[in-house]
Amino acid sequence: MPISIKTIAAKANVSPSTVSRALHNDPRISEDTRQAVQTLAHEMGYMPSQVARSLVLQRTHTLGVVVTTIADPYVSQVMAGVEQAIAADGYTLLLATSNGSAERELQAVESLCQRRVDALLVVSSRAGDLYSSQLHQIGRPLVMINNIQKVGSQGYSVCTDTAQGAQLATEHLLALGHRRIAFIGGPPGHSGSERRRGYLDGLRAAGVEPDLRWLLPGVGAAADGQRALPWLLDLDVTGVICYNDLTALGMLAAAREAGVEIPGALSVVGMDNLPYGALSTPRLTTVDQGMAELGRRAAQMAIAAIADGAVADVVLESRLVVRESTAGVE
Amino acid sequence: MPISIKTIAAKANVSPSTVSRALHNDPRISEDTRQAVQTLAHEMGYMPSQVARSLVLQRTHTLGVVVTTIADPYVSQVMAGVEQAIAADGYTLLLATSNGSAERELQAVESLCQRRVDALLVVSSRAGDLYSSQLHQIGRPLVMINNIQKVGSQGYSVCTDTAQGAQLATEHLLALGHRRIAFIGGPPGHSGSERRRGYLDGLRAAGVEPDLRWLLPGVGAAADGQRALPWLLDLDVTGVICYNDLTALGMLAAAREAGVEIPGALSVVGMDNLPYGALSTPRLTTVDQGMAELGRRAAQMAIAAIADGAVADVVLESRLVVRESTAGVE
DNA sequence: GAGTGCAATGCAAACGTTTGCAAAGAGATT
DNA sequence: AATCTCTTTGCAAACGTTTGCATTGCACTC
Repeated sequence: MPISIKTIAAKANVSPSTVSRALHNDPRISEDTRQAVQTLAHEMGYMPSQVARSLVLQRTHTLGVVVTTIADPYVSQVMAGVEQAIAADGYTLLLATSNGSAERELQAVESLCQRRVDALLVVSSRAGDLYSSQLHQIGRPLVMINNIQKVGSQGYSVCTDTAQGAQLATEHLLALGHRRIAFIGGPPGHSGSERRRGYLDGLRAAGVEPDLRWLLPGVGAAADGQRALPWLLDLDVTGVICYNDLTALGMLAAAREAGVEIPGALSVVGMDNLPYGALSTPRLTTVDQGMAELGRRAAQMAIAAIADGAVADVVLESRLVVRESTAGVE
Repeated sequence: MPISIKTIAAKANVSPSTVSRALHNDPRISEDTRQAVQTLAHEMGYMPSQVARSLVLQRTHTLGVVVTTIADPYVSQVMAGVEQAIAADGYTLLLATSNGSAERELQAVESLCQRRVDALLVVSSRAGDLYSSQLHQIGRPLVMINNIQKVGSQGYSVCTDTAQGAQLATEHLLALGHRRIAFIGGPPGHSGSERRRGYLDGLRAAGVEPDLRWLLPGVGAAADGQRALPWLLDLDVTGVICYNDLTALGMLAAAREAGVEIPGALSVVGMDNLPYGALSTPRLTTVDQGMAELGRRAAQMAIAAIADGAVADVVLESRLVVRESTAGVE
């Protein structure tokens, strides 16, 4: 039973409405009563109930965020960006996780909607087109982060041009003289196909016809990199582009254990630019996806959309970060 | 203007209360009307307002979590544990960040309280004893994660015994024959002093009198490890314990650049057991702090405390994880 | 045929706010 | 002295639920 506006009203011998107005510095309230009410509220340790406010104002000042899991470093980098952007505006985050399941993602969205978040952010959606049917029911701005499929009218999108990023990586290896370049893929239906496309485009643009065996499977885990290494050696490739940094780091670890010199025997480039890439051995060449920026822009878009509407989708450029895991072919 | 219980009531020619009961499968409602109401609600895409429910039930089914930043891998591991634990109970997380500032931490707590979270989790608090004054106003269970200072009556605590962890690390190095062992510290007022104590105790228990110069400063960043390396070489130590894995990874990277063999010339052990420690070169020997378990336990405690009360504080044991960055002294 | 019991439903208050409108006083103007 | 204006305050409805209690209707029972 926390103390309410009525308790204060009773103690101050005024009506609840007066208390409300006094606390909001409504000019219609006399200086005296305002002072009295405010000090009283402070003394009694009054904490306004945002849930009651939300009910009448029909605004919760809350952003709902759906992620696969916060343990994913990609996700937490994005979240950091979101946090930065909303800090000033007094919004708070309501977090829900899907564990990568489309079904649970939809549940999460529903749960957040019931809690009447002012807008929704979905990172790396697994449900994609399933939204089109639900979206009109959601009735609040939805910003997809790192999602390829375009969603209906109310869905906005901010993502990185990962195809371009993968192409950048490919061109980097090509420029170093590599011709036999493999690609380790990621989870299906994701930016994985985009990245693969960029890789293939990059190769073809340079007149290199890709060998289908160069396309290795993966789900974006470190183990994929470890598993892929023997194949790579068999295929006699000199460079490899990994779906993400985690896969690349796994490959680095496997290579060291197998005694494969990197970048001497094999050049590897990751994607994402996680903080740890700068600390690996050798330091990882990668493609920055601007995760924090992604989060920031998404949050800004959401807030803008809440305020009035009209916001435009964003596609960020990827940026090549050359470090030590790539070198010219001998 | 989302559709409400009243809209349905009007359409079904019943009162709002009947709709409410029908949706909750109240046995007093006839099978017919229940069916009618439920299908109608479904057709109209009804989404119950949790904010209205919260207001009358005085329960939000929400846990507030205060962290320094989600970008911190320690934090996100803990959060992952929290998420696991609450998934089943239908709780949702309200997230707030402090950026490591005590003032902003208190603000965050207040914000979450105004939003009437059912319980509060605070990870690696920077405000510590400042709570004692506020706690009675908070009026909801508070669980501190990874915090040393004990807070007042309503404050619970779950943490890892980091002193024991540091001692474990020290004993590990001693057992390998090391005698000159350095320690790189962490941010002040934190488990840093605990860890240092464990280190010192470990040394003294083995009859090794620590040299004060072996105590190097740091704030838990990778740069601290890099910066410390030259000092270490000057001091002629053969082993070093780092405040956390990040510092240790920084040291590994610096060592490679400086041509210092690890563990040949220097054994290094980290603390935390971040996922990346398993991928570093060499793979990092470290002390697991059970972050996910920490999060899980904290969430369970919070939920138990909401339900009735009586929960006991938890202190987890640290666990040594021996990998490749430590070796016997030659 | 009046009373009893039961099943199904509705009324209204409550949760803690905000806010349009009315009311009450106090001066100031005629 | 009556009216007007202005400042300060209060009333009451609204937001979308839940829930104790009252009401209704109906089939039984005596």
